[in-house]
Amino acid sequence: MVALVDCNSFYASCEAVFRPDLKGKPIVVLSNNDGCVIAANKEAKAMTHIPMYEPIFKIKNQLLTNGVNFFSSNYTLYGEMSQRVINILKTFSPKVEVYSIDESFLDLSTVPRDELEAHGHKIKDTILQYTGLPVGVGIARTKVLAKVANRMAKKLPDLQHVCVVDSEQSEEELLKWCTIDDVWGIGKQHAKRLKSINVHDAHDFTRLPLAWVRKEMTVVGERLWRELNGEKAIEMVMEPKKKKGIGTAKSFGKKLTDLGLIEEACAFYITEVAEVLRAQGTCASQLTIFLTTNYHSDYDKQYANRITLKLEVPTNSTFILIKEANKALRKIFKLGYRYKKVGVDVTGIVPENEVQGNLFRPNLNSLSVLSKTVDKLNAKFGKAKVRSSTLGKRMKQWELIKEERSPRYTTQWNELLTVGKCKPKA
DNA sequence: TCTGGGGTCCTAGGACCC
DNA sequence: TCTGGGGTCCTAGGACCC
Repeated sequence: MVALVDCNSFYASCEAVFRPDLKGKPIVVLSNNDGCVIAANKEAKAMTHIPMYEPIFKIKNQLLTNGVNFFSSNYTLYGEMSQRVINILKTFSPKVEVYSIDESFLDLSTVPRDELEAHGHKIKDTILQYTGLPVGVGIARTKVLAKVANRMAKKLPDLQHVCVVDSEQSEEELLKWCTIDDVWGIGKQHAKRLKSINVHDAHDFTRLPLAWVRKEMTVVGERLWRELNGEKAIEMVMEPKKKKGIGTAKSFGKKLTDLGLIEEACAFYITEVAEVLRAQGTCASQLTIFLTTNYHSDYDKQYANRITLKLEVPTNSTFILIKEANKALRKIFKLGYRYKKVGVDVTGIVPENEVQGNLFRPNLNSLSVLSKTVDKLNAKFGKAKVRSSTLGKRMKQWELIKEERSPRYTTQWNELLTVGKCKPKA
């Protein structure tokens, strides 16, 4: 049997942990740049219909009149809380697959059948006690079934957030309960298609001929079909895979027209990406830069372009990557537009120790020593304390807007929660 | 005025190899 | 008349996930 453990309204719940004064009150968390709503706790969902991913300016008044509390995204906090949950999960199963920041699969094949439910409750209660975060647990024969069971655990109050599906009969009930758009792996397009041929719930889907599913939904659909029919088709993945591409692209706090500022932002993102490359001991052989105006805007002239270049020798040096990025950026930058976003992506990722130099460009070890030293200094003294001069000092002119960010309670000494004073200010 | 960011996997088709 | 067969690698586009 497999369990899926999922934190409820994860980001909103993380904020609530450190603000006991907000217990029982509606909370929403906003995307980068405070652009739209990406998480809402059950109180916020209950009091008013909050469309997820709606731009906040359209619904701000509605939320304010309902007394909803806003937070900007605080990924430092969420990442660290996530790690705490994972550490606890690892005490409940030797095989844990971390699927996302707030979801993990657990292999429960060693737990006796009649103890599954108690085990599920133990997991839930322990996480709540140790971290303050509420979770739901779904347990079933396959990952996809566990995912559906988890959904049911959340939706049916009687289940107390733990749903075990361990008989043919309960599996059939589960499948009939789950509408087709709620199946993991079936998105908008497939759901529309399936409904048009009268497939409305997961049970209908399992009754389709496999050949049809394979033909129309590729091998991905086939795996889903098998898993929903109780056959294991998606393995647990314990080791986090090395990334195939690393990218970062963030909207500017305000529109930019000046190449210099865009270069700064770009260099900043390169710095982040290169740090990830070095942290996992890899180099990139290709670099993509893209630039775009605000495609939502009706007044602005629109322009978007991207360029990919091969690096002569794969590298993870911030300095080389910035130099190349600037060359690339100059090729696609055009004067006269109000730019919204610049992004960088590195691909063709190879292990650092397999990089081959060539006759004219030997592998530049000295630069990698320099980069690693910079990493160490920044780890100690703070992000971007030592940096390429390209980054300049004008961050304020392009950096993300995060007006409502909560303190980084768990990672910064000067932002620790003060007991007895429940409203710390960042 | 204001609309997120970071990923994965699969397939088809083209270019190329022996 | 009749023009092979078995591969790899790369890219773009589609669909999906949190």
